[in-house]
Amino acid sequence: MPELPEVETVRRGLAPVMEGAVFETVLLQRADLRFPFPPGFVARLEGARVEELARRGKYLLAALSSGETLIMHLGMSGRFAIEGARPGRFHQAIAHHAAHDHVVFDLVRPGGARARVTYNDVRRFGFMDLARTAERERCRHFQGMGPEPLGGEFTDAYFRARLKGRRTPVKAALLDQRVVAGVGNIYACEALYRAGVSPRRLAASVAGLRSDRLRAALVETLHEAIEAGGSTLRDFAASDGALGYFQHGFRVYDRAGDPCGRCGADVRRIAQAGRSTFYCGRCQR
DNA sequence: AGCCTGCCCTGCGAGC
DNA sequence: TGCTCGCAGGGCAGGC
Repeated sequence: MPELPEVETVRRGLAPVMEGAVFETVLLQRADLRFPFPPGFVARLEGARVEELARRGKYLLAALSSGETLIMHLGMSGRFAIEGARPGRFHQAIAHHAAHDHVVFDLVRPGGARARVTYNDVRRFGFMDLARTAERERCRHFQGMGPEPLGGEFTDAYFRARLKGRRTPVKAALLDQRVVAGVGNIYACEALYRAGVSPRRLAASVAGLRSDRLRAALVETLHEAIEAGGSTLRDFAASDGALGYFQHGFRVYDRAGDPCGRCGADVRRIAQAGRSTFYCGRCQR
């Protein structure tokens, strides 16, 4: 699931619990997720304090007092659950874990309150890594990664330049993390729909004002999704502390056969580069 | 270099 | 009811 808006929502949910807290105990239920945990993973975390919880693209970054950063990627099915954010809900003594709970962080908050953050990942496409904070932008995960779509570097001029000359469908360009960070299949579809641009159009032919329109549509789509995530977060935090999935009103994603909200034509599903694309063949040109 | 396919893993819903 | 098949929001290796 997690594209930029979902990862940002997870970050906002975890930050109040993790920032300022110290890793007291880290429990790994297995030696790897998608990749092996790095050498000494547990020892390098235990005793370190989380200075800041940030996000880059679809990655969560916990900057630690040790000078390292804990890098976390949720893959397709990764999620976090929080226990003990409020008094009286946390009982460390009983270590019963749900299926696919792979990592358990037991944290001590400033003032001594404890909290537990559990990482669950059914498909294990997620992973965790450690890098020196000073060099983390140059580590293998972020080498060559494009700008944040909601940051100042993602300008009309930049986007025009990156689409120029590309002989690939524009949807593939949106999914390419080197062009822009954090966009996945859902929001690529939604942004193209919002902009009225066909996903099948070659990136090179998305130029000038059409490129600007797509860039603006992408930014608006992501902003709206983050806002929707924020409201979902309040609901989740009020119930069981689970963070991760949320769905809100997609206009075309997973709506094949439904009428387009603008023109009434059927939303279509096609395959591009091995994954589903949803779009309106009448309004998107 | 750029682009495409296949693969990692488990669960679920559709169809028979 | 129970089986099989296809598909799932990500990223990477390996091929052309």
